[in-house]
Order: sequence, then C-alpha cells, then structure tokens
Amino acid sequence: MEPVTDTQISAAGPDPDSAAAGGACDDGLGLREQKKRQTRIAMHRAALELVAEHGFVHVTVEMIARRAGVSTRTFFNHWSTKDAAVLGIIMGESFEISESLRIQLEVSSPREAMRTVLREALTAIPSDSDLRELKKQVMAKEPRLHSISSGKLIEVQTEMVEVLAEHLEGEQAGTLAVIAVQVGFALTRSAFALSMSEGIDLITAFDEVVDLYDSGLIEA
Amino acid sequence: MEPVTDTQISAAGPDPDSAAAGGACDDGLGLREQKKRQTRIAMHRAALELVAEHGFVHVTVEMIARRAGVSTRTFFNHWSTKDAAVLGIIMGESFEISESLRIQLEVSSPREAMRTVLREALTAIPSDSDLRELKKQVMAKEPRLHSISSGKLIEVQTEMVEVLAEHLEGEQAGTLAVIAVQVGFALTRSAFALSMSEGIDLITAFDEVVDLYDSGLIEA
DNA sequence: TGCAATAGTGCAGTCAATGCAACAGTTGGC
DNA sequence: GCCAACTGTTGCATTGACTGCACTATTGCA
Repeated sequence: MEPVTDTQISAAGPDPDSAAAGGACDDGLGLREQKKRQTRIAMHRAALELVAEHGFVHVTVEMIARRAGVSTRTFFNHWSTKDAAVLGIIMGESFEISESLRIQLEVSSPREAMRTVLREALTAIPSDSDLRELKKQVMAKEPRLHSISSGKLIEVQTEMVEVLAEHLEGEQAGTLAVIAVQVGFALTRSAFALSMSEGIDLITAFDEVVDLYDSGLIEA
Repeated sequence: MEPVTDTQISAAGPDPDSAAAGGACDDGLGLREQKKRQTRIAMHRAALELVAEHGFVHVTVEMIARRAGVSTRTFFNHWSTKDAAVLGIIMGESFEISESLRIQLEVSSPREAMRTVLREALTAIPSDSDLRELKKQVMAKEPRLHSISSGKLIEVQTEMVEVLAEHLEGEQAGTLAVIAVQVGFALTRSAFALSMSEGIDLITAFDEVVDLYDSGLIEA
C-alpha cells in the first residue's frame, strides 16, 4: 500500500454494509480497492464512535485499530494522523493540487482559481445518515477538531503559496500570496466544520461558506 | 513555575548577554523573573539555531534543551510544544482573550473587536538583529512553520467562536462566527509569517497584513 | 496455476509530551 | 541574619503517536 499519500480532501465513502446489502455498488473498482475502502471506512467509523464515546484525548490509535479489526500499523498506512482518521481526511499528492492551481491561474483570476482548486479538492461525502449523526456529535463535543492542520495539508498550503506568489509578481507578491492562501484555507476549514456540524456534504458547505463570506456579513 | 499557560502571543525579549553588558536593563523585574526570561530566550535561540543548522525534523527537544543548558523537563515548563519554542510563541490564559473579545464587542463592530483583540494579543518583539536573521533563515527553509496551530491556539480560537456566536444572534450566527474567527486567525498567521520572513515586529506585520487585506488586492 | 503487485502485520525504535516527587535558589517577613 | 512560603529546575517513569523494515497474505492477471 502506498504509505499514505495525503492531500486530496475527501471523506469516507458509503457504508460497506449497505453496499453489501444492495450488492450493486461495485463502483467499477476491483475487489482489492473495495476492501481497501472498507477497512478505511471501518477505521473512520470506529474513530468517530470512540471519540463520541470517550472524547478525543482518551481515544488511542490502538483502540481505533482494534475496533476496526486491523493492526495499528495498518492504521497508519491509511491515515497520516489520528486527527485525519476522525475527520475522514484523505489526501492525494500535493503537487497535483498545486499543478491544478497553476493551470487555473492561466484562465481565471486568482480568487476564482483558488476557489476552484479548493472546491475541487473537496470530494463529495456520500456519508450515511448515521455517520453524519456521529460527526455532528463529535464536532459539538470536540471543538479541537475545527482547526485541521493534518500534516500534509500544510504541504499543500506551502506549495500553493509558491505557485501563487510566482504568478502574482510585484513587490508584495509573497505577502499577498500568503494571505490569499491562508484565507482560502480558512474558508475551507470553515466549510469542513460546517459540513460536520450540520451534517451536510462538503461541497455544499463550501459553497455556503463562500457565499456568506462574499456577502460581507462576516466582518472579518 | 506555572505549567505553561499559553495564549498571549509574544516573543522572546532582548538578548540576555546584551542586557548583562548594559547592566541597566532590570525592567523592574525580580531576579527570579529575569532568570526565567533568560532561560526562555536561551531555549528560543537554541531552537532557532539548531533548526537553521539541521532542519526542523532533525532537531529534537533534547538537543534544544542541551544547547540551552536546561533539562528537557524544563523545556516543557516553558513551551507547550516544540513548534512554540522555535516560533517564540508564548500564550497566557485563553479566557483572558475571549473575555477581552466580549468586552470589545460591547463597544465596537465585530470586525473591529476581532482585530483589536488579536492585535493586542500580539506583544511586540524586541528581538535582536541576529535573532531576526536567524528567523528569516529558518522561515525560508521551513515553510512548515508558516501554519501555526500550537496547541492552546486552538483553544483560544474555540472560545472566540463561542463568544462571537453568542453575540451575533440569528440563524447563521454559528457559521458566521466560525468564518470570522478562521479568517481572523488566517490574518494573524499571515502576520506571523511576514514578521519572521521580513524580520519586522509582529504588530507592524499585523497592521500591514490587515491593510493589504482591506485593500482588496488579495483576491481571496 | 504461477508470478507480480500490493494490502496487512509484527516488531523494534524514536521522540514529543505529561505527571510526580524531590530539590534548590529567591523572596519577604521577622 | 533566619526561617518559611514560593516557585523554577530536575530526574524518573510513562504514555502514546508515528516510522522503518522485513515478512506474510491476498489479489489481479497472464
């Protein structure tokens, strides 16, 4: 298994059980991919349940792994951090995202490019209702999770700053790039928090956050 | 010693050596306070030097402590995390900041209140020129440090969201509060990055960032 | 069926972070 | 100058996140 590439934000797929029940949810994936997905979801669910039960700090990776029926080593093959498992953050290669930004910058304004890329990076969450309920509970009790800084996320942030700074030119390009990216991620984080606390999917949450931000009601 | 309260962002004071040379830099503090400050700065400097030399990941807390001439236990009495020591972030009680926000909200708009509080939380950095040079180097080589999420910072963030949400009222108060605080901290983080990379003091950097943000050039 | 790829595992090890109890220098009152 | 309350420093033991490595088990494909 790839030692946890990280970067494309997405969340766990549909419930393995319901998929098994329906039987038709092959997704065109091989048996291998399906199993991988299943264990991943099992861990995510286990993490959520345990955090809901005992609180984030009292849940160990070992506990999560055991409930999900895997070894702790396997846990870290799927999730880069404990936080990531609870939040269901999976990321792809950071250079893909920064490349995507570079391309978008050719055809759109920096603002639009940033938003398009960030939005694209948020894969929809087809989460089941019970997973949503769990997430709501967890986020309500664990405000700590509102601020994501899951390892590789920082990597992406850094690369995006570089790409943007390069594109902007001018004396203050660097500073402008830093601010733009920081604000962009602030919106993304907000979307994540909203998504989990309201039980809506990430893209919807992101759009809502962006709308609110643009409305000027924010006063930030 | 207080087991590292955390929250009031500030940076290490003046060079202990230069203070010793001048002799008149008593600051009205007791011998105790002075010594405490000195060891703190020694650790901060050691951390910066080592990171500049070997890179963040290859520097252990033990190495920092040894160079600063203290035990690792003492290290953690002063800094809540390794990151904090490198960045020179010290924080006070989080409730003080949220209290401050609550008060400011009585007399100013949310936007002004947020900014005032965040700005106040940034104690000036009277860093020596050589420390600045070190910081520049470190920040250039360690982009990881651009995204601060030093433990208790999250705590402050959370409390601010609560206070703000309570004050805003309305259906979307919660979401608005989350976004406002996230953006506020995004600006603060940007200020921190700018301060270190340009070798200017935090307040100046913060004002500059806010001005740039308000100018609309950002395109976030 | 057999080979290549890849998911899962066990193990040993590193290191950040914390609690506790003992110790030492500082301060203030007398 | 001396004692008592503080408070900073330290060593020790411990927990738990995370990693590298070598190895086994499955799966996909020819």
